[in-house]
Amino acid sequence: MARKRGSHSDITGPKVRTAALRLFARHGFAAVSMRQIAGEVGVQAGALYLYTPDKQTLLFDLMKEHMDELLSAWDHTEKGRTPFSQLEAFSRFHIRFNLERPEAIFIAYMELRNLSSENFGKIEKLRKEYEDKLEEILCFGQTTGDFLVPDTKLATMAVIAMLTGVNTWFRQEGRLSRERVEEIYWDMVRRSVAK
Amino acid sequence: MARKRGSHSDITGPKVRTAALRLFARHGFAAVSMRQIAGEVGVQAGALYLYTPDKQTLLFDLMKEHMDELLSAWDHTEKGRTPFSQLEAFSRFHIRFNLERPEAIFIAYMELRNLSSENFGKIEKLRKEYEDKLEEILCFGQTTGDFLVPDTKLATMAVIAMLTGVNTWFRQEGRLSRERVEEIYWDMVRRSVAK
DNA sequence: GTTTGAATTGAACTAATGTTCAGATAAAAA
DNA sequence: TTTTTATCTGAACATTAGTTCAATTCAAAC
Repeated sequence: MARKRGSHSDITGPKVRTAALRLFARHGFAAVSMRQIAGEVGVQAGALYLYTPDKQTLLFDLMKEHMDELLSAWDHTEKGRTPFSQLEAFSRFHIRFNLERPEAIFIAYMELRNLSSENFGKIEKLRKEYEDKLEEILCFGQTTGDFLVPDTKLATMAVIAMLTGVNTWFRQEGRLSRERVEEIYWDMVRRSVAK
Repeated sequence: MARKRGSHSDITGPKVRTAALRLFARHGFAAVSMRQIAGEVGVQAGALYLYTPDKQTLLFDLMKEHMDELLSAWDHTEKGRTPFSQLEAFSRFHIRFNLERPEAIFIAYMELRNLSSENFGKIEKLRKEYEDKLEEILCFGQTTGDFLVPDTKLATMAVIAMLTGVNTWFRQEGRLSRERVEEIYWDMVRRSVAK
């Protein structure tokens, strides 16, 4: 039957995911109990099972949703036509997207081993898909002669690791604005691959 | 009383740490039970408490030992006199050291939140100490005019993140040798900070 | 062979875990 | 108002957790 306006499940479902995201990011998947999540939502533990078949699926859904959002957001980003403009777009996009959702990023990187191997495979496929977007840009620059990259796969991993690292230290109230950080990182990325 | 030759504690102690390291790296600290560790060692769970006061201290000891080893190994590394030779030494050292002990590295990055805040502080201090080694090199190159680094703190984090990322994808039997990976990464690091 | 003392067992304890479900509640439909 | 249906509670279940400790084993010292 279709959802009714104002029904509780319209509210509680998202609440569960938000609470789980927060707690998993803060304490780790294995260290968070269903009762803690329920407490955060303002409900008893049993009620969570109206919204997820089990704890692990709850984790998977959070990751899946995150990866889908990532790929979709990149698809809708203006990239320009040259290797340089595309690499700049990617660098800025990655930093911005990650800084906007630190909890989801944290989980996506740290809780992979808590997925069943089936679910792990699904997430890894999406991650690979995202990495391929960057690799394509590097290959593009290599063919135009703008970039000098001895190994595009390796350079892809290096650049993504560098950009992802921002989340480990950036603080909103810190010394540098997000815009400035984007600027400097883009400069380092460019120099590391430009001819 | 002094340790007797051949006494069990000479053997079991290290075994406990090795088993804990392996299991924590594979399944995560919170997901590993004392009984699992004991099983791996070939002993009952109670016996572990001859070698650690509790589970969390066991984790901390692993991390502490790792960080001490890291700093000591860097101190004993030949670095040369120029900014370039020192940065190359650091890049190669970091990759090599990390690839030699993937489990300890994994734990050192992933299980920080399972430490008490007191223990967390101690580990963070050591990590900062290590990062400072790299930052000093970048500052050195900046003053000699060899490097062009708009913000040394930020560049430090960027370079370390990039180098540490190797552990996430490198495989012994893979396409590239460790030597070749060192080569390429050092090249990217150099270009990202050289004038 | 006997004593000594460390190493280890195995059972026990309390607390907490993920999950289930019969029953209560409350809101929408009739 | 009555019926229906989604939502939620609260207790229960079977496991498992970290940790303790009296009792035992066992190897070295005498």
